[in-house]
Amino acid sequence: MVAAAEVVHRQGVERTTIADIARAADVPVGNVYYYFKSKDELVVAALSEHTRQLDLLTDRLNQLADPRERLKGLVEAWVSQRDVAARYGCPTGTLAMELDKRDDGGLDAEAGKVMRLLLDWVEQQFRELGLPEPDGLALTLVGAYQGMSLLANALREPRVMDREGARLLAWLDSLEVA
Amino acid sequence: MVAAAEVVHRQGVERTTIADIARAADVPVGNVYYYFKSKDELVVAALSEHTRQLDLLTDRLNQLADPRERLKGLVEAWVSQRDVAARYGCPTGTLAMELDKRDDGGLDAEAGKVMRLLLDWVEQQFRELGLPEPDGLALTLVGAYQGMSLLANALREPRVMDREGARLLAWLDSLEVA
DNA sequence: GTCTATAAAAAGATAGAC
DNA sequence: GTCTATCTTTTTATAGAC
Repeated sequence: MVAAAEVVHRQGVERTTIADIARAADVPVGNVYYYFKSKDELVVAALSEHTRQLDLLTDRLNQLADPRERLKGLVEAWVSQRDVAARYGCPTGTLAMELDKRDDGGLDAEAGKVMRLLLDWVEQQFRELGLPEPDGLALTLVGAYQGMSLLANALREPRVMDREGARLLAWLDSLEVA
Repeated sequence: MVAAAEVVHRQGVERTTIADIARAADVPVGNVYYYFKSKDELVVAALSEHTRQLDLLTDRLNQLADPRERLKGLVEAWVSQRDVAARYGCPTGTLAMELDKRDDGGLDAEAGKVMRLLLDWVEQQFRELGLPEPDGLALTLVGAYQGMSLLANALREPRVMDREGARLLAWLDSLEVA
């Protein structure tokens, strides 16, 4: 399953065939359909895998006492993934974009939920810092991450992540608590 | 051709069949292959269409005397497209993401070039304003646009574009010239 | 140049042996 | 539960009449 999520991230949903998944998991094609009734079910599973990864990260960051340090830890986690982001984009962002193009019944909304999960966690940190409009700040921070990932990917330039990451860290430090 | 680019934007490259294009242009399928040797050629043409649209916009903005006003005009143009952005994402950004997933010979690099075109124009405006690190500022502005488009799309929430657009306008106003 | 019909390939899905 | 073989559908692409 972890392997499947990685292949989907690399190749995209539409270009990933069941045969690709089978090869990655080192099982025959027919076997895949024993675990997943359809390709759509497999995509849902890949999405769950991203949710799980996000939960692991936020659980780890929640150990930190200062909300500001949690947010800075988040940015550092993003930057540490600069090479994979430059090569394949943000996993959640690329998946959300692709699922949006599908006319299947509500699978696209599922991707939005993962993004919401991230936004909500970030908003909570800003709220704990006592800053005004924590939801707006969350949009700005997560939006900046999605944007820098896309640019790093389009330009094939991992350093975009370093540069924008440093700017975000400085920005977080500059915010005055109430 | 304009119709083709729109369909590709709405459905994505992979999910757009030649039949879809033919229907949009109101011609039979076989006809499409008279104008484009392959689907890849058609994608290249769609990309050129985006470049053309970008040229039209920057030409118009170049009429403005003040570089800062040009940049604000750019942001306003983005926000004015909020509904289409919330529904289908930024045309250039979504296309760049999708083409990146393909292993075709260098088609993905073409998408990067369109993004570069936009970044270069924005950087030039910051440069004319006499601001330090105009390339970094361009990354921040264009990245913010890509990010807000992706979030508006993932959340199906056009108001994200209004909110972040207003923030970007205020940011542009706040930058002190040398 | 335009259209219809059809070939060729790829991918999703299933049947059934083991 | 696992694997092979195969069916079905979809889509790209072409051949050839008009």
